[in-house]
Amino acid sequence: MQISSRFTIAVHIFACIDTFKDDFKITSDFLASSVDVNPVIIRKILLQLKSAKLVEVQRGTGGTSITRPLDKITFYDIYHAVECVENGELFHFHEHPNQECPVGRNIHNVLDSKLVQIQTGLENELKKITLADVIKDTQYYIQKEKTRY
Amino acid sequence: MQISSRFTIAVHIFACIDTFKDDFKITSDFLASSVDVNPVIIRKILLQLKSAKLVEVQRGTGGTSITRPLDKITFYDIYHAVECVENGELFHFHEHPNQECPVGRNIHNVLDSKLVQIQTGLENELKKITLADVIKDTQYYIQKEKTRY
DNA sequence: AGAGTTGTAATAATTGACATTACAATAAAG
DNA sequence: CTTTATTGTAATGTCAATTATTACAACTCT
Repeated sequence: MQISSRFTIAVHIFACIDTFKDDFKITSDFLASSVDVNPVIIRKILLQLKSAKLVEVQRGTGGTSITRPLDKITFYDIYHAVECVENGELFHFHEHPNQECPVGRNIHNVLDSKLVQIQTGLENELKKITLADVIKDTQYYIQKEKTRY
Repeated sequence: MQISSRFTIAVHIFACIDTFKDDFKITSDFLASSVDVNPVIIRKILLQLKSAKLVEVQRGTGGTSITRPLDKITFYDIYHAVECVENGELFHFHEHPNQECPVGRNIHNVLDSKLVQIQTGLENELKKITLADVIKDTQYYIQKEKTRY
């Protein structure tokens, strides 16, 4: 099972907000057009990002802005905000290993810490990347398009 | 979205095979009882592990064995064998970012390498853990139960 | 030949993802 | 204060993946 596209959509949203903040009002329709999903999907993701205090959304009048400096928002913050995994657990453990079996009743003892270790490996990488990295690269690629002659 | 329980089930299967190989014939029914899932689920996972040449399964007569030394089978081998993610890609990318939008047409340029870096973080942790670690701990916990007095 | 087991297909229930329509609540602007 | 644009949210639908389950042909040993 893959991690929900909510994550890449959320990063895309941040890239749009920062790139277009001076030229357009950032509405859910505007974002939906760039990402190419339904505006309601965008609004739900924005609600999650708002709950995590990563963005502010103006009700009624519309408009979205980022609440923190870009280098203070990591991929982990976003990943966490859009709830890509249940209960924060990356791995789905089979529910009822047989307690009558020596292996079945100890499999959690054996595996749990190892699964945490693996999940931490993922999360550490997520923490290394910030929106500042995303915006820097976005601007680079947009600039590169303009200098094509 | 969580990683399918096929992964933890597969590890559980290996722990059972090694623990009970001298005392029982390892059939899909035997494994299904310890894991507490349907025997057909076990057989499908065994087929995937067989395709990856991690186990051998005796048709007709029944019985399953591990093909390699335990320290030569990593969690990554198992994870890969049971196809926990589509096309080997951990992240589901939104399908059609708008090519008319400067951000939309560059979001892949910006994100792809970062997503690979994160996925590699996960896979590196998976590669660090082997079945030898699992069996060592399993035997420790089973032994610990016996010495309770 | 009989018994036990695997490989495999078919079917179903459940869940999450994402799409879509609709509309009340909100806030600015005329 | 009404109009207008937009957000928040509910309701509904479609699709795909997971897991369960039944059934049975193919296989291998006794």
